[in-house]
Amino acid sequence: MDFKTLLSSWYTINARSLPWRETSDPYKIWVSEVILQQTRVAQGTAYYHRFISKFPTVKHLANAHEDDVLKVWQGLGYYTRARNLLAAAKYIENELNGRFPNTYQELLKLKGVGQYSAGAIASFVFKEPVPAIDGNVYRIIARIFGVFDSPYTSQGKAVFRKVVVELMNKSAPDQFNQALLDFGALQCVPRSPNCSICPFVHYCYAYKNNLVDILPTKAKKIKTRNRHFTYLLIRHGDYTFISKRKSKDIWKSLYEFPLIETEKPLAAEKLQDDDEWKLLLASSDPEIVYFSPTVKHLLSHQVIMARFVIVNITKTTKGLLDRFKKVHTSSIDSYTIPTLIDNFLAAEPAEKYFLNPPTP
DNA sequence: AAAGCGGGGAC
DNA sequence: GTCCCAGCTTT
Repeated sequence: MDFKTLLSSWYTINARSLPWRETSDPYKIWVSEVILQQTRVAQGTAYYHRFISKFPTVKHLANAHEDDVLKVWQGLGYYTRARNLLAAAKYIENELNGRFPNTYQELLKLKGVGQYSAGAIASFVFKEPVPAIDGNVYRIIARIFGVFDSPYTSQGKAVFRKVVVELMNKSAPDQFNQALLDFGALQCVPRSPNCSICPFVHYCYAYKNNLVDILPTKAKKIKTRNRHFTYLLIRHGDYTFISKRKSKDIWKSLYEFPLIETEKPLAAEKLQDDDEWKLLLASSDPEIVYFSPTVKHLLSHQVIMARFVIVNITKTTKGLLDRFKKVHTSSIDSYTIPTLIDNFLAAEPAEKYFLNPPTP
């Protein structure tokens, strides 16, 4: 039997039941694909339900505010995805008169939709015979057919694409592409796959040559950057101060407390010597009520060493008012904040000293 | 071509 | 700790 026939037989028995497979609405499929970029199904599913519930159609999304879209996205990461979804929804409503793009080439014009996602939407919804090649597919093809090219270079990608196009069942591209994804997620998994029950075991190049752990060729290790954050959780009566991250950096468009970033850890004794501290708080009559231990927050390519300082002040300052938004402490919940901050606010010290401090 | 962008789960 | 997830955009 040929590849697509064996794959189809496997899929008939093993297909996953996923919420976005219950619909043929291109909008919902699109949302699911963007949510699932570099994100496991198990992590993305709850976000999919919430997103669709909050923004049921492309029109609802196009009319939304960026902060509301980001709030639904809070905790999922890669926040540019949410901003791109909104921008693309506006583009569909305003430039395309609400008509959802229905070809691979037109889908590619949506912000945040690249080759994989365009292929997925085009094939799943519009049955266009184009491949949808993600990490699962690179792994399957590299192993079964012994492709040593790197999935991380454009030349390598082209090799995989050619192989998949030739293998493809062009009369059922939706089933074929979905079957590959499930096969990669369930059977041909990254580590220690159970090859004894694999339908391709007899002609899998990697299995025969004991290269299952070698293929696909691995990505280069990324070097991580260490950063030191000190967040100032200021209490001025029932108010605190926050700002929206604007620069091209992590957490763009999310809110955070006043931040002192230093090259090295900022010692508690040195805090009040820091220029930024002086600028914001010197004339505020500050009283430090809590200084947290260091929290290590891991990102793909950065290690954030963070501390949280809870400070009571009796007077506001020009430095604070110029650069920060004064908000009710109890309203922090309505802003989109990084998981690092969310975690701290959910812990006991924040509850005790910041959110519900003792009333004097 | 390479770097930047989150967070979490499995081992 | 390491790997990598239904990747994309910018440099």
